[in-house]
Amino acid sequence: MELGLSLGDASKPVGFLTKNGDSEKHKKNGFGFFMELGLNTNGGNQEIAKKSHENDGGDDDQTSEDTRANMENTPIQLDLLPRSSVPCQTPSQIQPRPWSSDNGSSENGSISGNVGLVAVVRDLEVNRLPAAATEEASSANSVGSPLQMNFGIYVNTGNGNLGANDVVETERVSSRASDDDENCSNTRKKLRLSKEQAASLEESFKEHSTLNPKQKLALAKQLNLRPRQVEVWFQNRRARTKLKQTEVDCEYLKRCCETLTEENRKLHKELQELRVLKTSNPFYTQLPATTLTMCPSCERVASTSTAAPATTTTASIDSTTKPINPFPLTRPRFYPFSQTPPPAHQHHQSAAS
DNA sequence: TTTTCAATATCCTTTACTTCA
DNA sequence: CATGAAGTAAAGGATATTGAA
Repeated sequence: MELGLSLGDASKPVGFLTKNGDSEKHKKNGFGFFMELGLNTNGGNQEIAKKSHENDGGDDDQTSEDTRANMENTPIQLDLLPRSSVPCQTPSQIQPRPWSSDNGSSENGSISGNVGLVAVVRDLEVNRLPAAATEEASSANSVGSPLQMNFGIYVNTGNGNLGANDVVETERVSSRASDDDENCSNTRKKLRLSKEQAASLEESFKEHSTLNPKQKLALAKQLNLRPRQVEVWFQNRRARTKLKQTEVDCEYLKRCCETLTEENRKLHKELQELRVLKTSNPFYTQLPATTLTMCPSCERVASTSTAAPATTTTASIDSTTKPINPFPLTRPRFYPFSQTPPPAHQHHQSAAS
């Protein structure tokens, strides 16, 4: 049995539920919400289950997979009433829906009203039940009741068909939402990874900063995490590494700037002294000209006096000033794993020896 | 061979939660 | 105890890549 939900005018007929009727138009219009109910028979939407399994590694949400398993095609119209804005409701606080049984519990053949979803899609928000109620519903599905339910949001990807990508979107929404199963409706629960888990992830990150799907699955299984968690951890870890590198780069550029400023200051001072010298000493102009050359390899400046013997010395008008190259070829690198940096550039030292 | 498109992976930004000083 | 900062898990959108039609 398939249940369709129109997000538009509730007074309009649910003709889009028909297999080849307006439903296609709705799907072509962009996105929508569907809710499927099915009796626990052998029929069903195996394709969706299969796809979701492949997409998420298969370990994500057994309940959602179970509920997806069997569907029937008899349409039922449901009114989805807007939930109050109270962010967190306990099951007892949730008002029974018109279709719910009187005691709010699920019974064979009846539709439980305490089932909802929270998923924000664009500006659409539908309700989602706190964990207890969700578990109640899922347990009813898996144990006590043959009634199966499937929720999802389909997003048209533009080809006019509710294809595989749309199903993936559906799964993604439910997958991410499944993290909140143990929490109140609108708040996501943030789980702290244990030290062992973090250490294992760190170890793995040392070996490779990205994971292929196989590695992801293996690691998730080993650490008893969902593949998505492993994936997110690696994303955040890469971001942290990049941030560290940015900080190192920033610090390096800052030092370069300071060095250049200091060098500039010294040169200005030197120029002032030379000007004073020039005015006070007329023989100053007879000093030999000096050309500056730069070593292309290490980018150090060397001066060669045309009148002086053919010796190359490091550029310095003031002999006490050491040559400073604020931009060596190798910029500092953040080594996250205590790696030893490559040996420093030795061009000049080795050339001089 | 080129183009188009869907599927997938990764990156980036932001949010929300936790911990600690 | 309250509070702000720092760290980080997670959400969601943007973008890049890849393979098939």
